[in-house]
Amino acid sequence: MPRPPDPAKRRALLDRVRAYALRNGLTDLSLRPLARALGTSDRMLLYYFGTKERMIAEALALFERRPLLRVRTALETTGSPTDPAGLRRFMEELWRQFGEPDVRAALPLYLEVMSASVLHPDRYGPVMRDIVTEWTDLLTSVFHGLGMNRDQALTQATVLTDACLGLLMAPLANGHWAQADTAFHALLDALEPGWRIPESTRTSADSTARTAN
Amino acid sequence: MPRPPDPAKRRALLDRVRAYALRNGLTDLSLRPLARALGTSDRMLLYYFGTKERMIAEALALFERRPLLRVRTALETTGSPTDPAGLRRFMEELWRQFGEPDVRAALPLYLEVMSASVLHPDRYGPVMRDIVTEWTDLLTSVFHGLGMNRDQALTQATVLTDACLGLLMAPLANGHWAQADTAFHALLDALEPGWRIPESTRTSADSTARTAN
DNA sequence: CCGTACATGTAGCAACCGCTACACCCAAAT
DNA sequence: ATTTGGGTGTAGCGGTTGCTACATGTACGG
Repeated sequence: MPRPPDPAKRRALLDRVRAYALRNGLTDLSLRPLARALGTSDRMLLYYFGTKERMIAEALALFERRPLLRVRTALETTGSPTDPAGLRRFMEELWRQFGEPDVRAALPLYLEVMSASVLHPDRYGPVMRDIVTEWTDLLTSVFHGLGMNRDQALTQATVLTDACLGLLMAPLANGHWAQADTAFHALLDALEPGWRIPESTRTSADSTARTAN
Repeated sequence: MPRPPDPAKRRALLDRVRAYALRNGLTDLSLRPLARALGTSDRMLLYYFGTKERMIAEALALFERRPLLRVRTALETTGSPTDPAGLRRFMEELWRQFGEPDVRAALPLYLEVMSASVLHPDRYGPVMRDIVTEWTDLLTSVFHGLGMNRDQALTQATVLTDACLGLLMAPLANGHWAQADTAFHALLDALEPGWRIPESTRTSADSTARTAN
């Protein structure tokens, strides 16, 4: 099965595969119903992608190429977070994007990949690990830019990343999106004061007469 | 398939089924390999449980009957949380229990059930929803006992529950347990001040001249 | 000593799985 | 006019799935 030279149809087909996986999940996905829903045959899917596993891998890679969240847009609208208030605006913009129907509809698939990554680390392990690591790294550099040292920045970034992960996963279980939304802002209320003071190495009593506002 | 009257063997078999599911997951679980690993035949599993679905349901119900976390023990060792410090001790005891090998080994299964509950809400939906709701309710009543009103208590409980959920799930993806451990305590550092003040209705500009230290 | 009920092994069913062999269509190149 | 090669349909392979029919073993009460 050499790679057939038709990138256009291949890409179009892959897009529809991605959409199908988004609606129907990965675990119950089988070639024949998928092909039927796409108006083709399983034969064609294998002709284009060679293997079910490769097809799924390419469909998932499509998410990396065109990510769910538009971080660039968030950075443009809120500005690069150089202070706690900016970081908060940045996070709130990201959370708003998570509330969009398209993004929210993709969350079950991410949960599924996360579950699969534990069961089959060789196949799906890197996918989820890269996502978590990517966000943690991004936020770590942001906190580092706010004046924290590496360890403090990593810790704060982990708190923020993992807490948001939980706030996104829990509503998938109980459906309480509004409750999670309120909790998200309450979380920011609680965390933001901890972002304000770099306290490089706390030299005993620093009076912090920083009257910023 | 009338219920066979042998509760002893049935229970013993079910225990081993639970252990197998704990090690090998639910999605790839099929009767014949399971029976082979247990030294029986698929015929016997169906004889005792009638159906694969019922067998899995009973194995999962075993977790509800004998829960992972010993909340009673936590309440005894740390005391019922009647103040923020007590709540913090309670949460730290629970987190310590989550670090135990047995409990940690069960987390992938919970992640799997959580993923399955989105895909098959009729079958697995209530399981995960009940777990999240149970913790949220418990913590809501705790926060209510701390002086918050219902809404505030619910919000704080959601923050705590969901954030801890994320802190437990993320290491399953990237393996950074120690990092999550540090982040958990940092999260408590950030949240605990918010537990101290009931602040019934926040009156706009609060100067927060709180000179705690 | 036998009958009956619980327990278990063997064989197999129908459906589905990923995947492949093979023939065919048709447009473009030779 | 014929060859070539990308696209496609059909049929089927070997395997696994949950589940069942049937026969047999075994232990115990009559």
